[in-house]
Amino acid sequence: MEKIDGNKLRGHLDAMVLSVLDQRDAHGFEIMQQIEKQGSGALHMKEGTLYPALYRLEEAGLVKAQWEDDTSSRRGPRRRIYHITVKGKKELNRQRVTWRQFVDVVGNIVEAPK
Amino acid sequence: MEKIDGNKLRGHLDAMVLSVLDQRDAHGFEIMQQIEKQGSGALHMKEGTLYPALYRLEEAGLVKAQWEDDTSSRRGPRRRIYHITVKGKKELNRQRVTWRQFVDVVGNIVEAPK
DNA sequence: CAAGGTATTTAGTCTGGCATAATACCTCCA
DNA sequence: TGGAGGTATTATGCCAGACTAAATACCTTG
Repeated sequence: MEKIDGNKLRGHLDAMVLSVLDQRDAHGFEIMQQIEKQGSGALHMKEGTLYPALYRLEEAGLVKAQWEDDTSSRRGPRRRIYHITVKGKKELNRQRVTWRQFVDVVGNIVEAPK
Repeated sequence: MEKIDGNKLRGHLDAMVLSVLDQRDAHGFEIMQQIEKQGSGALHMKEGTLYPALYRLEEAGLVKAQWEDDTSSRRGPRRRIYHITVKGKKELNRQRVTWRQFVDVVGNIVEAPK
């Protein structure tokens, strides 16, 4: 499947991240993989895109992050586990409404018959 | 109805303009009005957005423009009438496929149940 | 001739997704 | 013992394109 142009994702990424975190807590790398996976191969989320988005969401109080207790003998560096807040859930609900409206309105124009 | 954030429109505007022109030839101002109208009031297309987009489309050979013969006694300045080209129609078809894919893929993530 | 709706052009700003690279941690294996 | 490779985060700077804003111009009406 063809990759979706990044420009088209502008403004929709926050909703995607919140939705993934609404399913379960996750660290950055995991969110990236989850989005790629659920995106049927049409999305290629990169670090430079995801992490700044997470910082924005944290700044806005929509998610909280905490460093994982690194007692385990997992390989790799410590991870920041992200968790959606109550405020974040409310925002996600709003974003979902907005998403449906967007699809409706833009779809109505793009798909307009002659 | 709440206005859709301009960021969300990035990358989708060309398809909207082409689709409007696929319905009938129109001048810039008319396209703006048409999009606002078909957008159920949720879109507020402004000149600074539309005209540069039209120049890009013309540059790319997707639309052709010609100055209206101003024989009539209409009020206002001369208008540039835009017309979709064969290349533009092909592009519109591609964009429609892309649009459906976008809605599918992003919707699948944004609307994902817990 | 000023006011107001129509129509286009242009200049400049800003958001946010992208590419790239640096850093670091851990395991495995030569 | 060190380098290859997968995991994970941080930081820098680029750039497309939608936005705001204002200038210009045309025609009608009061």
